[in-house]
Amino acid sequence: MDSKKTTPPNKLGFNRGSWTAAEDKILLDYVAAHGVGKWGKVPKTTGLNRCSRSCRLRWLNYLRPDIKRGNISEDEEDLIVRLHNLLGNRWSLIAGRLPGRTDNEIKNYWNTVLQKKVKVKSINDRIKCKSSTRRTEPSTPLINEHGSCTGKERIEAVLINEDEMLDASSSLSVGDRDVFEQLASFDTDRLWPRSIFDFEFFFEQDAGVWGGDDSLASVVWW
DNA sequence: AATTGCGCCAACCGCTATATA
DNA sequence: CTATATAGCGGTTGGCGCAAT
Repeated sequence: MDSKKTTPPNKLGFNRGSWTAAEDKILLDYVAAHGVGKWGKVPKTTGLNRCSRSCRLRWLNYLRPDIKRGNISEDEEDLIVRLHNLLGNRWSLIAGRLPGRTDNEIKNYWNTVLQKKVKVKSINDRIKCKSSTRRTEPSTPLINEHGSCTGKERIEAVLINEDEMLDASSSLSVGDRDVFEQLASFDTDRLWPRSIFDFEFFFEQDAGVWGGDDSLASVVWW
């Protein structure tokens, strides 16, 4: 049906991978004639070589007439963040509050865009919270919404604590992540007792080490 | 111009809950 | 009551397009 299809059929011989326009039309015609549901009957009655689950998903996430197309608005984004705070990864519940959006779309948007934004905001908030112990104020925000560092004092890594090290690295840009991985391989026990490993910044500046009055807030000049 | 790396997102998979025969 | 089918959910995968090298 489609020479470009690269995903092999499943165990039962049903097509997998992206849907073609012709397949969509068959499914739309089926729904127009028989209504939504009974997806298992689709291949038998239409000859469409797709399993029931694939048909259902295609309808719910793409062919449904009430699907909203286009970018997620700022209002929607704000709502997703607030609902996620409230509900966690309950994507279908969250999607239920956003008319025309699917759980899959919201899950994807969270995983690719919002998770990063929320993390960066959290890091910036925590940096701001500790900034009174700094000798000189950094350009702010230290990390922009893309996870890249801004201003003269480009952050090489932000280590919140032992457990969050990898998380912090995932919010940094690619180049930063390379540096982070080098930093992560350091023998941190020798550099700092773990108890003060709570809040270190690495800046692309003259080498040197400075610890603020608060022992939990050390700044390491790179 | 060709290759590589990466982000995005559609689709799949495993699992559970519910409905139906 | 049991077996099977269907629906629903959330985590994960993999193809595609594009930017960087």
